[in-house]
Amino acid sequence: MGRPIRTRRQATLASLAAELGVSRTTVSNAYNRPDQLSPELRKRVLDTARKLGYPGPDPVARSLRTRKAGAIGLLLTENLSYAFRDPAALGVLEGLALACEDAGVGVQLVPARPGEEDVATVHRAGVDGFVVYSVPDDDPHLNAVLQRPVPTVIIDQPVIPGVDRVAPDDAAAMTTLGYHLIELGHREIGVLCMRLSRDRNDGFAPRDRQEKAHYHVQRTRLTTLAESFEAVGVDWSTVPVVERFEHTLDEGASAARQLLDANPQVTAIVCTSDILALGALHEAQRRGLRVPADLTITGFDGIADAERAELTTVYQPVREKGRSAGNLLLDPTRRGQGNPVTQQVITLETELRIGKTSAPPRTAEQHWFGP
Amino acid sequence: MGRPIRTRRQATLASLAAELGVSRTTVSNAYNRPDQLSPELRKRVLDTARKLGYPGPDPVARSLRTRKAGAIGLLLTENLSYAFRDPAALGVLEGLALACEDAGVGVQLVPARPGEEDVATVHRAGVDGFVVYSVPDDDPHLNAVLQRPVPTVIIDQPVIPGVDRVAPDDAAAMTTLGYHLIELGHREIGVLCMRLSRDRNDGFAPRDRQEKAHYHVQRTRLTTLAESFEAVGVDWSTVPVVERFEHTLDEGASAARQLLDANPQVTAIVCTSDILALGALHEAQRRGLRVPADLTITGFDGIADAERAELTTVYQPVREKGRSAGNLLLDPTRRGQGNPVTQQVITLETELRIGKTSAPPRTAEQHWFGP
DNA sequence: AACATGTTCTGAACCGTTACGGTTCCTAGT
DNA sequence: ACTAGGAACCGTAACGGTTCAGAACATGTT
Repeated sequence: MGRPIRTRRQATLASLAAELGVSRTTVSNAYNRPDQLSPELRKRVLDTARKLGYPGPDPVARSLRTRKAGAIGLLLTENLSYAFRDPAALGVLEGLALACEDAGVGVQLVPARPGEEDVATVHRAGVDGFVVYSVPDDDPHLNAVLQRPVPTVIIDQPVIPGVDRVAPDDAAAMTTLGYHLIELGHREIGVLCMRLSRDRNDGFAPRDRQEKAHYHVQRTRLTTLAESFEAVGVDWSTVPVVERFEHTLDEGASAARQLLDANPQVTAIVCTSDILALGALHEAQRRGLRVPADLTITGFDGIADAERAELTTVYQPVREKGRSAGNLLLDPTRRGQGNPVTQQVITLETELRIGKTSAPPRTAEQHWFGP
Repeated sequence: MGRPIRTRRQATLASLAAELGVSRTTVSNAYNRPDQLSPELRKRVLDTARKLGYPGPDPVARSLRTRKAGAIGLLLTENLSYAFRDPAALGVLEGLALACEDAGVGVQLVPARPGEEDVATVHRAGVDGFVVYSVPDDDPHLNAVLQRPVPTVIIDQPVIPGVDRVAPDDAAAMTTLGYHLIELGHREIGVLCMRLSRDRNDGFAPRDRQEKAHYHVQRTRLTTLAESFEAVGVDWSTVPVVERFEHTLDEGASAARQLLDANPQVTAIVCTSDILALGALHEAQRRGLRVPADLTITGFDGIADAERAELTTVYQPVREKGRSAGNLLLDPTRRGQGNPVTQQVITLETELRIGKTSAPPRTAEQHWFGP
């Protein structure tokens, strides 16, 4: 059948109305409120529209008038290749997409390169709200979003007054994990973490760098872990923390290698993500270390592969993060003109999942806390 | 610092101009063409804007005027949970997102539920073009997209006259794979495939169903494989084809079980995706079958996990599919007002990757074609 | 002094639609 | 015959910008 030839730019609602000898309102109603006009006229309108090649009301013009874009923007200042490969990030995206799909609203990936200072793309995005995920605390794009007069939800970011937020209690989760290791008897630990800042640093991260990390999640996990171990007398300055810019299995393995080469005494490697932990697992295997007999390895996130590997890790409901954020943004009962818009802060539950990669250190006696 | 209080709806470009005592043009220029006004005035405009809480030109109004939405729509009529879990689909999404990011253009996931007949979401999406991927041939959403007066690129869909298309040569690839098996000597094969239609059918798919499949890719792979084997005298009606609606490892395993339970004589299982093949691999292992000694298993797509498993499969450049589609859509040299818009059909190269899951059948003699 | 050139700013048209508040007309009730 | 009431349709005013062709004025050239 083939589509009608694309005559150059014509056929608007107005021209269609003129052709039909009816008002623009009527044509508009034919599309948007069928009950407002007789079925015969409606049919005539639609038929003529087809004849003239009128594709129906222009979405942008409609959005301008109705003040609804029908989409929300997702800002993640990351290399997309990262976002699309990290199962945790994907979970968030999936959850968000599902929530939006339920509401018939689109999700727009707003282009925002990590290094890019130009925030025009944020200003140009025709969306009814934003979800911000996984951006450094000081990212200019985030500021640009907050400038926009639309609702915003941040995920896994530090609290911003007046801005809705969804996040698990990373601190509590990491504390629980830390005490799990402490109870097992580990005192000589090492840490693998993801990038702490926009500047690349593949190697050991001194304490100063840990505390000044621009990535809130990483910072929280590290400092909380530090507190737990300092509480039992470990001097955190002596704990090796290896950072990796890229977040892949291979980098996890190489980080573990770097850590173990320099610190063969460690009995446990705490990783701030499952990916890194799985990489570390490979490296342990390569070295002929038995896990958990010779070395304990823990992850964070609770991705599917971790479960398969029976990794000791902290599970967090990534899909729920995305979904909650979407629901928060789209909830029509909020932001009704009357009610005062109150900030919502949703904290999601996490769960320590003890797998088969954590056990007491080989040489250490158990440190019991109970009777 | 906290954001300025959101006074209810005010501060437009016009009101700002009035406040300043300049024309709207000047304010517009302050944002879009700094060279068109003196630096002092520009600063005054921007300062006043900040003071008044004017967030800058409204994106939708701008889009209406400039006729550029700054985003392209992605239509994939699938459960999003599927799209976000299938590495092949993700690759396409990633490639598309990268191409768009390069151009500073957003990617909007257009909500389109599989069963949903309401195509309003397609009509309401404010986008400059569409990419359509992985939808059944007769999907109403696809028609709605074609109705829209914007450029469209389809990926892995049957050719539509006048519509740009990106796809690998599935037929050629499957033929190559088929002959690989034929040369190895396999004559008793079984097949695992993904959903063939919107109606769920977890089980054997008769030939009729294969040929009438609404999913072009699956249909092509099956019918091409059939042709290859018929060419060497195999009666395709006797070849068991097991279909699965969901596309997971577990379903792959269960499909393999169903296939082998009913047809223990098969020496090779051809799967139309790597995921299914990896699932089948698990099932083979569970049964104590050695692969490839006892059973040959092949996949399709060439995802990372397949490579890790050294699966014999057909590699296709999924990222390139997305990227090409994006570039096609965004290429400014095309669609210049003068030049005639010619249909582009891009065919991507595939590559048979022979891994360690294919070998001659145990009992059969080799069927050599060469000397 | 006349003229060309450039900078800075403006007026008016236009983008395509929907919201709002009518008006007109027909029918049924009294 | 008169009117209330609903169905069907319409006119006008936004919605918030961008753009183009100049106007106004200052500066340099001959």
